[in-house]
Amino acid sequence: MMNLMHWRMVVAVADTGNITRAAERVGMTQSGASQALALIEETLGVQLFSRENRQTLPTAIGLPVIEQARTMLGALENIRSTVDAAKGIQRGTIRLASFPLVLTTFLPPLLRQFNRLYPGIQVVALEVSDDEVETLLSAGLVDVGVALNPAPARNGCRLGRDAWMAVLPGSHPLARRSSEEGISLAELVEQPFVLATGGCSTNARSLAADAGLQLLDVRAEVREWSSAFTLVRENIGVTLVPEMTLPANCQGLRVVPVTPRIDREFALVVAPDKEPTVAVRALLGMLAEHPLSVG
Amino acid sequence: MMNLMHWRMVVAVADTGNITRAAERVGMTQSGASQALALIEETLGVQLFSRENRQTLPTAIGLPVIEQARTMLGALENIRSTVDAAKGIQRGTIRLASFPLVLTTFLPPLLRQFNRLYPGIQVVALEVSDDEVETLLSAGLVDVGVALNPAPARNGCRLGRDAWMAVLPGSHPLARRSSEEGISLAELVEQPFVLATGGCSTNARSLAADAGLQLLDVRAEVREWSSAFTLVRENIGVTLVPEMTLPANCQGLRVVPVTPRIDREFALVVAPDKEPTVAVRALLGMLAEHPLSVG
DNA sequence: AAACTGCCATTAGGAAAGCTACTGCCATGA
DNA sequence: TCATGGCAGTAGCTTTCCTAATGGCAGTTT
Repeated sequence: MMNLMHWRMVVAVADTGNITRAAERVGMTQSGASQALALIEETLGVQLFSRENRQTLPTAIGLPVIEQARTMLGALENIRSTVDAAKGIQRGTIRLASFPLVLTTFLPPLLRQFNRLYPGIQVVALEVSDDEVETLLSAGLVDVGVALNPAPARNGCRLGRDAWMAVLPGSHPLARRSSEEGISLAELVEQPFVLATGGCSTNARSLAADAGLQLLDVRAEVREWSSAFTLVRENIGVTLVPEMTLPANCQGLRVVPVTPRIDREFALVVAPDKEPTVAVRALLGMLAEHPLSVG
Repeated sequence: MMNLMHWRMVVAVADTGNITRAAERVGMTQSGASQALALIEETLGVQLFSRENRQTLPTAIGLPVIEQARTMLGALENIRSTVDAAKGIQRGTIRLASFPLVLTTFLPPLLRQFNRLYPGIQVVALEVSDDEVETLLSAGLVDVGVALNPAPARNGCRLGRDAWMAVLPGSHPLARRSSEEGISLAELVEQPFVLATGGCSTNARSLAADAGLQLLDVRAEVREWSSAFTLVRENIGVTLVPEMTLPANCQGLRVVPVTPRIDREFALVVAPDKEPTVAVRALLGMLAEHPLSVG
């Protein structure tokens, strides 16, 4: 009953109408075949075949049983073929370039899930600054990279987004602004400013430049976002940071969105002119099916 | 791979996400479960589950495989239930009443086929004269009987038909009649006649009476059809017999259909007021699905 | 830290399943 | 009557496979 080989026998007998020939079809002795059949019939408590003089033909009960046996064996065949087809993505390596923030926020759950689904594929993550990603991609030094605001037609898959937020000391006059109102970039650049870059080329200064403005009163320029928050708390000035960098504890800080809203869109992208490997396709496919809940 | 118990393990692990619990669900040791899983994965050459810290979750390849495993087990379940449902018609007895001609022509292939499909059901055939069938049926002494020209609404299943044929010596004047023209009953009853009954109450004499005629010149009256043919060959007279009784060798005889054609319709019928048993339903069902090629 | 817990892999040993080789039986056909 | 084709039954052996016991690993609790 629990041995698929026996069911293969059942089907073979149904096909050939002959236990002996069925036996050699599945590579067994006639004796073994006879026993297998008898065992199944005994376990079911039902006669599946009637042994005629020259032929062994299915009984009325045998007919539907044989059909089900066929589906069982068919499913096994399906397993074999899907596995054979999928063996290509069993092993492999993906080199991934990302800048720090995304590497520590979006990527961990993603890579964890990916590693669960494709345990044989190793993902090597490179931490680089955001403007290096494209260089590494086109040089073929990495297979996939995290891009900021990629072209819509770009080959890849969306990771998530976050918005730039103004961070002010609680006592700052602009701190009364509601989240709905927001603070415009033009207002912000006039304030005493703590410039934080997070090591990214896209930062408050470049955003201002994009809008045709400039920071008028930079009181400090730091690399670590966390340093900026401390300085803002100390009333050195205001700052402008991506939402995701905000600390869990915003005590003493007022966070107001910039208006009009300025978003950063993250995506996993591949080199534009290269065919991605099976492994990379698996990664992008997984991301497309199960978008991250973050962002 | 060929052990369904192992596939049950695979599904159980997929369901519980835990080898240990899966093991106890299918009634095994954790060790056995682990080995079974490992064996399948090794045989397929593919990892189906990734052993996380707390959970054992399917890989990307594992997911479709598990689905197929489910259909395998589902098919096995179907086998179990169809067999359970069909066990009622495994054993049983059918008492069948038939008159000789049908018993030796229509019934043998039918019963042979039935015995192949339902080896456990014993068919006891009673040979009786045609007018006894209904008596036995309503007395409950038989389960099913062969009826001649049954009412259309009668519960049962058609067996076949044959036509009454005039049989003449080759030298007889009417022997020139083509098969298309035929011979009318009125013409026939005027000839010197060999009356054959085959033990049936429906015979040439009763047919003539039904048509408001009578046999005018009966030269012999025999029970066996074969006797009648011999007498016709000897030029004693003509006769009227069912088509099916004709011998294989019609040398010296001319066989012409009666016009208008008179048919006998055979059917397997059950007692009108009783619910047929499962076994009888099986017999009628088989007959309905595979009508006999005869007639 | 250290002990604990939940979960899995591994090993050895033994029981049972299952296959093979062989024999015998039965029906059919030459 | 013998030869043939087809199946069932038996003994014995191989292989599979399950259990029991042990150890390792990663969190968790004390």
